[in-house]
Amino acid sequence: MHKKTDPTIHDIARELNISASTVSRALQNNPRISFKTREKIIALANSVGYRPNTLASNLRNKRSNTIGIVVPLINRYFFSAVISGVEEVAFKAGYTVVISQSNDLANKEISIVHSMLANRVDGLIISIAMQPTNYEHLKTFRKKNVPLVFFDRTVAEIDTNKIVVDDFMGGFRVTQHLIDQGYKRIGHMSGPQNLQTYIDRKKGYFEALLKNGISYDESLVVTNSLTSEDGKDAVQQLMNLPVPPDAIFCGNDTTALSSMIYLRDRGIRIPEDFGIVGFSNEPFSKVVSPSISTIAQPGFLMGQKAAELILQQIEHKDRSFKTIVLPTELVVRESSNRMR
Amino acid sequence: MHKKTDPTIHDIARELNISASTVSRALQNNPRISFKTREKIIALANSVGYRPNTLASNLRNKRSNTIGIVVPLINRYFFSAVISGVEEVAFKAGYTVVISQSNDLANKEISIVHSMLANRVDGLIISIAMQPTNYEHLKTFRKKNVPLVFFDRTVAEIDTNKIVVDDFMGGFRVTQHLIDQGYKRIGHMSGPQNLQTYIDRKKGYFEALLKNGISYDESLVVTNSLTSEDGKDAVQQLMNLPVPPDAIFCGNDTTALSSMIYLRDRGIRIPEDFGIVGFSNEPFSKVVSPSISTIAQPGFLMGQKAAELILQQIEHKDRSFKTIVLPTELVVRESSNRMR
DNA sequence: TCCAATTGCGCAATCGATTGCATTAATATT
DNA sequence: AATATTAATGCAATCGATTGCGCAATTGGA
Repeated sequence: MHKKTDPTIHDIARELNISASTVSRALQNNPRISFKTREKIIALANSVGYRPNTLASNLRNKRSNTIGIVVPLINRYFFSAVISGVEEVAFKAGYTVVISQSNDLANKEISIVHSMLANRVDGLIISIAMQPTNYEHLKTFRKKNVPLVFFDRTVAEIDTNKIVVDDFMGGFRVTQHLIDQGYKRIGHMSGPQNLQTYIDRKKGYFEALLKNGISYDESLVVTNSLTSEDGKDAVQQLMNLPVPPDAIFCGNDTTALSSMIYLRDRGIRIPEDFGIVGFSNEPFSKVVSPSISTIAQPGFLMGQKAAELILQQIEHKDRSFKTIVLPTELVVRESSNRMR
Repeated sequence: MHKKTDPTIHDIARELNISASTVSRALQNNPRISFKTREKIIALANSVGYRPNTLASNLRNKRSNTIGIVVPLINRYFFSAVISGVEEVAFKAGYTVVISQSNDLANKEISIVHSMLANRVDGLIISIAMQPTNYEHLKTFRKKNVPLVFFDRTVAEIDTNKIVVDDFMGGFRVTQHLIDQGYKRIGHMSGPQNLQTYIDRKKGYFEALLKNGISYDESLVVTNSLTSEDGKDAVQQLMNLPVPPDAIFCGNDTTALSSMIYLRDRGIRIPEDFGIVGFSNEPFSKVVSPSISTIAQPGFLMGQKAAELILQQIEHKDRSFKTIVLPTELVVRESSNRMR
């Protein structure tokens, strides 16, 4: 009942009374093998259902034809869009994609990265976990000269290819937009400050205030982990200020939504009394009511670019590292649009 | 500048003047190696940063410690939840997960499955593409005796482990609920009829009508691909009937939403004039307004179960195939709730 | 016709880890 | 002290595909 083991090139060689080398070369269309022999070999290979053992091949060739990707959470629109993009490009180039999620836990990330290393991935694409760490595991990657690409959440102290969105301009545009809509006291909810993305969004916020001659009020800026709960708590805190804000730029759409619900439940009209803008353009931001203005990040494109970069590094051993900054786009929806 | 190659057990052996076999055994905590030798070996391994080459190990052991998962689209809440579940269980068991998406294209699915086979995955977890095919590629998997688990979208003619949600009861509950809410003419929008899930949901719909003595009206049932566009078109068609429906059970949340928007734009009040229920409990269904009633499918749990099943098959070579049916839950929200 | 060039293919080592069996060293038994 | 056990380690083959080098056969040229 139990199937015999898969046929190998040796089985084919024996059957045809030739050597395994010849079979191997024939299957690779090596011109050193005559047309006749090659045809015979291919015919037999097909008829016995031969499938090359990539494990053996990869061992010999010292490569796995695999690229690893690590994200904080697979089950998040932006990240799964990136994965989709990576997967598309990699698949077309004949690579397999191994995916893992860190759950934003440093320890799991370390464990995953080591496992990928042991599996000899040809390259790694990663967006680091929120939980801070010393990044030794990623430095190991660089030391071993295994191609490494950061996307979205990067590590400044590691020199390699990086792809980010223009968080600074994103933050700037959001803030300028709120100012243009006539909001006077604009607050900001930022995320963990060990992540450059959140720092840059905040910088953009400050820059816009500065450009418009608006003085900076420390009490209007809060920092948390940007969960739904955090959003509610933060906006509650802000509204209890002696002079509360009349608009807020939230670090992501999740907090924008929870803030909006909190305010609406207290009879505050959006966008008439209060403006809200999120970040990331999660699918729900478009369909909630009022719909949420936000910054669109090109996740799928980012994945494609990341895959292209890593393939270049793998195949041409490109030694020059660049940082690609993808443009962000302000999507104005109802939650901040009171001027029309 | 270029780093020398990774250290192997042979390098360690040479350094300590012992054989590679001893090193290998020591690193596996084989009791045949003395405590002293083992300590020495482990110490050196750590200091030179030794990482076993899983490719070599897997080749020798004829297994890859990898399980493959194929979904129609990574970037879809339900599927990414399943992946998340699989990943969690697999990771804990020391397995790596390789993910690929078919984009609902039969050809891509075939190509992926062959690639997984060539990569010698220890098992495959798959939800098949919408586009119909003959499933030869999956039969090959069975023939080679490689563990295979279907989830959500299964293939009836292939005998193996399967995990599905109780689509029939889901469809039944939705319909009964609409009846209980006093809706009189309930339509149904179904998906591709080569997928059992959609057939079962429809069966549940019929059963509920039957149980309540409501006669079956063929014109109230439409079939399409359940895209957003399809939803709009279908509901438009239904509303043009001589006697239009006053409620609809949509095959997924996407069409429920697009239907809702279409109707709302025409001044039809939901749920007062018209009831809508979707399927899958996509995140947006909870936050849109009115929020959409739907059927919750336990995606994460399904992934965990799938991983457990495949691990059992891989490790215990379990020969008995079962079909696990996970319960569905009706989530009543605003779009169908006019009775309270 | 004879030597050179070209073509077609095989030998054997290699990638790195694993493991059955053999061998040596250490300890126990009488 | 001599033999029997037991413990600790080494040898060499193996997993399946790849490839540098060499050899034989065929073809070409003078």
